[in-house]
Amino acid sequence: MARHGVTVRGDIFDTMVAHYLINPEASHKLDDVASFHLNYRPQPITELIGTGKNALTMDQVPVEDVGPYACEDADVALRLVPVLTEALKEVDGGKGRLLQIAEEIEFPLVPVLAAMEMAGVKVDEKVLVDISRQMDAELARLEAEIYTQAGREFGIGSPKQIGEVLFNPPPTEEDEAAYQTWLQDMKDYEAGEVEGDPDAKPKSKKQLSEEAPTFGLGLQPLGKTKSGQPKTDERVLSELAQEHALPALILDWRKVAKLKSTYVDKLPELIHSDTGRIHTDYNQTIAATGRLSSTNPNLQNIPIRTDLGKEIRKAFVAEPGHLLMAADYAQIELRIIASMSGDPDMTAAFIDAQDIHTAAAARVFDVTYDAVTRAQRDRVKQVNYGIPYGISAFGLAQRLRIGNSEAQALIDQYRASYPRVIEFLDGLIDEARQRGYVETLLGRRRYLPLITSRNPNDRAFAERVAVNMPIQGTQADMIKKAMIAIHASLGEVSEGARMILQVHDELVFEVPEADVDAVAAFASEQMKAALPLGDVPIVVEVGVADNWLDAH
DNA sequence: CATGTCACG
DNA sequence: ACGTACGTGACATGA
Repeated sequence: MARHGVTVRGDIFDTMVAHYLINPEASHKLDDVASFHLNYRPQPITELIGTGKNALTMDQVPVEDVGPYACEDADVALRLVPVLTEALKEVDGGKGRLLQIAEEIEFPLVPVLAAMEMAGVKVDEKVLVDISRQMDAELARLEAEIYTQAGREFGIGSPKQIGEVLFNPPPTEEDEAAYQTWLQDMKDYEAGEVEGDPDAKPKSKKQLSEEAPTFGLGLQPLGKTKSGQPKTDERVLSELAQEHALPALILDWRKVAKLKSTYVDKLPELIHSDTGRIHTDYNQTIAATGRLSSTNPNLQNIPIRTDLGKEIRKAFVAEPGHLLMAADYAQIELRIIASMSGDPDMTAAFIDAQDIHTAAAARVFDVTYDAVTRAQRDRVKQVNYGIPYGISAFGLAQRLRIGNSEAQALIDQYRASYPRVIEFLDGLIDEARQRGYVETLLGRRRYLPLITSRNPNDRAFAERVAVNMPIQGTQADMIKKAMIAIHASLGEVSEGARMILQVHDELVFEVPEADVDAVAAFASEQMKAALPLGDVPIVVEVGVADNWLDAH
C-alpha cells in the first residue's frame, strides 16, 4: 500500500504476531486462530475461489460474495484482539511479560520491517553477470574432467546418480560396449533421428533412462540417507577424496553450481523494476526461537565463507554518495550465556576484553592465557559454539575430526572450568521438564512437550532445544529492541540513512558518506543499550565500505 | 511434493 | 542399532 501512496498509521495489534508469541510453533493462520480462540470457523476461501490450478483469483469472484467474506476476516481479526490480549496476559501467570513483548517489541517492529523491505538493497548486476560467465567456464571445465574421471557421463546434480557412479561395481568389457551404444542412442534422441538411418525413430526418453548404464567406481559408501540411498554430502565426498580424484571434483562442481543457481543468476531476476533494488520479505512468525527469517530472496544466507562466496557479497553495494555500514554483535550468544548463568570467570574474561576462546582454552587446558596455542584455541572455540546447541561428545568429535573419548574429555574439562554455565544449562532442561516450556530473558516462550517423551531421540532433541532457545531467543529480543530504537531516531542523526538488512546478529545500513561517523556511533550505542546484560559488556563491531563484503 | 544438499547466523 | 548441535530458505532432482 505504501508503494501506491497509502500510508498506514496508528498503533498495531497483529493477531498473527500475537499468536506467534502465545505459541510460536502452532499455526498462525487466521482461520486456525479463530477456531481455537473464538471457537468460530470462518468461511474457507476455497468456497469462493476453488482449489488447485483451476482456482479463481479474487477479482473473478462476484463482489456480493467477496464482500461478506472480506468483512468476516476483518470482523474475526477485531474480535480476536481482546481474546488474544487476555491470552498474552494469562500464559505468563498474569505478570504480562508476553503482552509487554507484544506491545513493546513485536508490534512496533512491524512498521520497522515494512520500512526495511521497502528500502531494499542495491545489487550491482554487472558484477554478477561477470561472475556468472566465469562460472560457466569453470563448470564446463569441471564437467569434462568429471566425465573423464567417472568413465562416463551422468547427471552431476543428482545425488542418486552420484551414488551409482561412486559405489556401483566397475564395468566389464560388455558394459563398456553397451555404454557406447547407449551414448549413440542418446545422441540420436537429442537430434531427433537415428544417425545413418533417416527412417528409424529414436528411442523414447523413458526407454533411454531405463537403459542408462549403472556401472561405477566401486568405492565404499560411508553411511546412508533416511531413504536408504548412499550419502553423498560434503563430509562423505571429502572423505572419499582420499581414494579417488572424482569426489573432490564433484564437490567443486556442486559449490559453483549452488552459488550460481541460488545467487548469481537469481538475484538479477529479483531486481524490482520500479526501484532498481532487491526487496526481501521478513517473516516475523516463523522461527520458534523469536528470530526473523527472510524469503524471496533470503538475504540472511548470502555467501561469505568461501572466496567465490565473497565475490557474490561484493555485488551488494551502496548508492552513489553513500556507503554500506555493517554493525555486528561480537560473540553475543556467549555473552548472553555468561550473563544468564552469572558465571564469574566467563564474565571476567568479557570485562577484561579477553579473546573469549583463548580465555576458555586457558582454563580447559590449565595453562596461562599467553601460553594457549592456536590449536588449543580452535578446539575450545568449537566447544564454545557447541554449548548453546547442547553439543554431544559425538557431535564435537565429528566436527573436530577427533576420537569420541578425546571429545568427551574436552567437554568434561570444559564443564569443570565453567561450573556455573553448566548449572545454568542443566537448569534449563530441569525447568523445561517441570514447566513444559522454556523462556528468554524477557519471557518469550517455547513449549517443549517432548521433554518427557519415552522416545530417547525425541527427548534428547527437546533437551537441546531447551538449552538453545533461551539463548538464541534472547539474542533475537535484543536485536529487535535495537532495531525499533534505531528506526525511531535514525532520521535525527542522518536524514538520508536507512536501515536495510538484519542478519540475526548484524544490522546493515546505507548511509550518506558525510554521515558515516555519526550513524556508526548512534547505531553502536543503540545496539549496546537495547537489552543490557548486567556485568557483561556488549561489544558491537562496525565496518564501512562501498560493498557488503568489505563492510565487515 | 519429498528428498538431499548446502547457503547463512 | 540408532542418532547425534540449534535456527532458517532455496535449489535440483525425481516420483
